[in-house]
Amino acid sequence: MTAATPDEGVAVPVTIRDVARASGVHISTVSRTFSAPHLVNPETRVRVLACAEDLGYRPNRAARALITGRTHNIGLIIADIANPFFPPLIKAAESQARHRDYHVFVADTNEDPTTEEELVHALAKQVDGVLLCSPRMSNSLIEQLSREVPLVVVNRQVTGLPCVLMDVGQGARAAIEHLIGLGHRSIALLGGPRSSWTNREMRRAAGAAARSGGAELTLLGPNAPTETGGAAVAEQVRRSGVSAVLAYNDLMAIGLIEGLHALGVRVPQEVSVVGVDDITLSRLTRPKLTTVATPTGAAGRTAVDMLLQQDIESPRGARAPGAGTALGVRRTTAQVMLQTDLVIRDSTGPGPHARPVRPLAAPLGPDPHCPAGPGIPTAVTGDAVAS
Amino acid sequence: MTAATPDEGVAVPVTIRDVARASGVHISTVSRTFSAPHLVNPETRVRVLACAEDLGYRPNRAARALITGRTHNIGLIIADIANPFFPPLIKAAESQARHRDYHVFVADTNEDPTTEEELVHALAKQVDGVLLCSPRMSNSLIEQLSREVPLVVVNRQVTGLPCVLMDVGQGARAAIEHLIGLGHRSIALLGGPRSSWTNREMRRAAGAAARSGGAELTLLGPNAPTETGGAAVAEQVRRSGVSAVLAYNDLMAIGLIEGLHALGVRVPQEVSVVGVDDITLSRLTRPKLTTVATPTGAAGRTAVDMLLQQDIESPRGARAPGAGTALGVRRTTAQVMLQTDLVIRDSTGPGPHARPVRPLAAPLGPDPHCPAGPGIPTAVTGDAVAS
DNA sequence: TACTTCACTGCAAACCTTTGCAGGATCACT
DNA sequence: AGTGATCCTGCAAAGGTTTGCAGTGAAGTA
Repeated sequence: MTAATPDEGVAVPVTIRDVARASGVHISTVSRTFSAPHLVNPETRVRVLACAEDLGYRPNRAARALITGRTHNIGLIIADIANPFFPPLIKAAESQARHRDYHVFVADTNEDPTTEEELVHALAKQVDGVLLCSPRMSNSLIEQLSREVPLVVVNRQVTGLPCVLMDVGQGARAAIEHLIGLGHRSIALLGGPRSSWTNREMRRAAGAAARSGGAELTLLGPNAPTETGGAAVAEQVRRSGVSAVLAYNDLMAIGLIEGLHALGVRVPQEVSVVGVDDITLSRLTRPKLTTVATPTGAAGRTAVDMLLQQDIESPRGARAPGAGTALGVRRTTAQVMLQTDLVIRDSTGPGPHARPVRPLAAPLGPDPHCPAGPGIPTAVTGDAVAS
Repeated sequence: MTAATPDEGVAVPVTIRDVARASGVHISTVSRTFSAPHLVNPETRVRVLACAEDLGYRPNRAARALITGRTHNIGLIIADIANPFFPPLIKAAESQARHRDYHVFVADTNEDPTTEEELVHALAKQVDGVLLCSPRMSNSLIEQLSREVPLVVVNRQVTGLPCVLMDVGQGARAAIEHLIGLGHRSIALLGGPRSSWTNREMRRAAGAAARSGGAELTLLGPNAPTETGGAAVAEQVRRSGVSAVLAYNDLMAIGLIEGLHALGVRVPQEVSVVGVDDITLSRLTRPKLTTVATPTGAAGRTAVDMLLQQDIESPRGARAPGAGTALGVRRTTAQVMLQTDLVIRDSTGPGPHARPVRPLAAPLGPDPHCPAGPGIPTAVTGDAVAS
């Protein structure tokens, strides 16, 4: 049946030519059967498809890429795969890409801008585009690289480039308002990496929300966006005398809670803590973490879509016969902002200025494991909102 | 300097021909400069390299793949990227591959055997080999697929195929012995997916260890290898009356602890829990999890090495002019077993039969957050031990 | 019938690189 | 000077596919 001798270790490569021979047509007809089915007679088509199936033919993507200029691969550059924020994004992007018949190269930069740049270069020629997730490079470098290969940037705003953003500003505002509503007036913001767009955005929004709510916001940072980074500032948080903290991300928040716990500071009784990301972990720690849920899966899907859409417009390299440049709209520079949602769990509680409106607020016994917090988890929506 | 007009959005593809023209040599010389530098005059070489650098030339891997038959890509098929067990493996594999000038396609199967098979098929022609991590397919299917594309299997034993295994048997034994040493005589084993090699291996080793230690082992399962799966059996665990549990993995262990906590059962005072994997998370929960550390990073690296080594032997498809089959040793079928280590943290404590040798064992106050457990984390070794 | 249209298929060039072979130059040695 | 070896380079075929163009036959129109 197949061309391979049954017990041979290595499969014999079956090409378009074998299929053509088997089905008695020219190779170009076979080619069209796959890449332009409407151009071939239905009868012929089924015959060719049958032969192809029979022989186990699969188009050689390298050969196809060579002539079409499209590899059907996309690159996904991630700051740190081990950071639980990213796997859902990777998973969603991979799945979305696969449905569009694309494959995803995943590469990890270890949070290093230089590695990041090298990776884009290395990937440039063998992918149709690259997704840059939480890049640490400078804006100008990103722009420069975007001339080498189509880019979509996630978690960062680069003018002139398609970006997928999560509205952490809104999330930070909601978090601060939530804390103020609980009676906190002195709040700290644990900053993340300096070069992070998210970081700036949070600072801006949290600052505004605090001002308009009559609370004081203390900035602590920058810090490493990890559990260790969070634990390291616990002492500083205690000294600062704040009653609530908004952390750059969940890992830091969890680290901070650990650190505070080691110092004998109870969460949320003495200090409330809010994280960002809603990683799986945040549901598993004790107390369960109040956090700003970011739609990472939606971000991955959206980014893939934007990349592919942009690719479709410029079918090949610059080999248009006429003026190479005048191809009309070359890049869609749309920026998509995804909604975030505050998920209230157990790491936030009443602050010093809480109005004892209702006599509820059970004084929270010595066991912090079963706090009677409000705990109304808002649904996480990941709908894209084009801006 | 470069051939691209500066403000053009799309980079002009610069080929080997451009470099040849610029440096005044034939394209074959340029080719050799990159793929066989020792065959070209040093002077010529530097000139060519300079021109290439100048023009920003990068070899077209599709064209190269077309003629050499090697794509310099490898596929990495993962049961569930979101499972924190995998990211360190992915990270290590990607890094190792990159150092060998390979790129890694990552694909997620959602624990579905059918998707798994499809992915291998889809990847077969565009990679030089595939890493199968914790596959859920049948052995026979895996063997069959291995005829289509070189395979390395991780976390599973398939005769005739190169495998990277982690010695969970030894880990399970150590865990059971640890528990018996603490005075537990009635222990439950929370099983994972039925088709999992790890699962069978653990059952075998744990059973043997329990027998020889005079303890009774209750099997509970199979269960989903997730936090939810663990939480779901909490009630069952309580009813079974065991004083200690060894879970299939950390996620299940953590879920179980949560579930027990919800039932008012304290860990480790009433029930000790041991996990497997030592995911980052296990250090962050309270109580911190005692677990069998598996060298996932080493597994990723080793798997890549084994795949590449195997690839090197059979340089192309079966197109040797003579007898296609008699190519000598075709596949190395080495199986590598990596060591595991028991990391003792806070989720295990004295059992009903504990000998109060020393009066230590501080009666563990109402606050389970600061248990004075033994907590001597063994170093995680990831040395490969060929079998 | 003659002509046009249409649907389908074949032909051959092109994509970019690698590589076996052969030619040319240089050099050492006899 | 002749011989052979060595080193470097050029030539050209090959790899699997796509695609513009041309050709075929049949159907439709005048």
